[in-house]
Amino acid sequence: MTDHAAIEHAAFRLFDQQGFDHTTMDDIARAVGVGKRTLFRYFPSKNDIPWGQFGASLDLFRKQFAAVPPETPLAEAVHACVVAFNTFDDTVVEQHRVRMRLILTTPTLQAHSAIKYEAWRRVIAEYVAHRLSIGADERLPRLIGHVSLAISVAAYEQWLIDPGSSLTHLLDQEMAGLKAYLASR
Amino acid sequence: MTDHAAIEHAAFRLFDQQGFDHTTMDDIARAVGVGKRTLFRYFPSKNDIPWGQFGASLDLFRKQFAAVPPETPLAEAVHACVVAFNTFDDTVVEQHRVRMRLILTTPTLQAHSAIKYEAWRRVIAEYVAHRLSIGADERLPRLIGHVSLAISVAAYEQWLIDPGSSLTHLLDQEMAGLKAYLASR
DNA sequence: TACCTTAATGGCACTCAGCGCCATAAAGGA
DNA sequence: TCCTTTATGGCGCTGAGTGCCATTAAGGTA
Repeated sequence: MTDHAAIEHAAFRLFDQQGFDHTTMDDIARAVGVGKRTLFRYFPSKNDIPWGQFGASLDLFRKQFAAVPPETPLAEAVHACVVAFNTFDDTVVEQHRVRMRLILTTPTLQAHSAIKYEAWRRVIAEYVAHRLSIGADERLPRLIGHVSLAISVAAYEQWLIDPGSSLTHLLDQEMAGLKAYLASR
Repeated sequence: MTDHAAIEHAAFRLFDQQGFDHTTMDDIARAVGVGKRTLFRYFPSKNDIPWGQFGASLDLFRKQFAAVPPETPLAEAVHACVVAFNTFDDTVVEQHRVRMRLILTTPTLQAHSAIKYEAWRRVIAEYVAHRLSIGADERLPRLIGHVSLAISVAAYEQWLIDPGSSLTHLLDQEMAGLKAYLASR
């Protein structure tokens, strides 16, 4: 009766109690009541556990883009989808904050994030490429993926600092801050 | 008579021959003619070997910023220093390309890059913070660090694709591409 | 009911990064 | 010559991650 949610739950409890680095896969396996070998069948690595079902949320991300009217200005479309991607129900927003705090404050996980971010950037690059009728490996699609990520991570960092802040509002603010910065003389 | 350069040289040869993941620290130690334990005294981890003396180059990066006239527009100053940081002599540019290709195409190293990038972003954040008379942990300094990194990585990716391209020219192009993207309606 | 197939499980042994500890050798200074 | 510092590297350990294989549960068929 093992499933991802049960593993995640037990793991997050241990990460909170002992810290990520001081929690072994054997610890988690024991807490879930399962063999270590089984854990590695549900999550390809220890670093993937905090990310939960990130791959599934990328599918939703793609659907957001698919639903954008084609006449929407490109930058506006991308920003709106990034905001939508980071919009969470009140019932899960605190759990999301715990998850992201763990990921963004644990060096091991910050490093692993690069792999996850790459897939996220790819979704954006593919949309931009589609809109411009070019390949997703072209210069501009990749650039927009990188810059959108930069804005998002900056917003997340601020979100973790200000407990009362709104993530979507912060995304707007970071975007506005970037525009002002580039326009400044 | 062991030094960083000798280790790097032997390691790069092996990485080229066998791939990064299939080269063990024991392999490198044997090639250098030194104990594995000694390798870990020169480089804190296997992942740090491809980065060479990155920390030292960050000191130069800081000096670039210190030499900028205070009346230079902020965005212009940052971009100029990023370009300067990525300006290499013709005699070392090909070695730099090998290094960056390894880092940017090996998943293990892409992940580790996050740690290195953080220190690089910090240099930018500190300069922006200084110019604005605020803290380096404030929103805008961190944002500019992230966005500058996004532009740089995008330029590097393109640089690896186009063998004849100029890295500094690509940095200008990515910056121009971003401005055009954000200004588009 | 007996039989067969398939998927999930988990134990075992192995590789490799990385660290703590300690012994040794070389170098340099008084 | 003695003492101290520094570089070295061996040894053994922890922990992530993998391949292999045996066991068990589940589901379908004759």
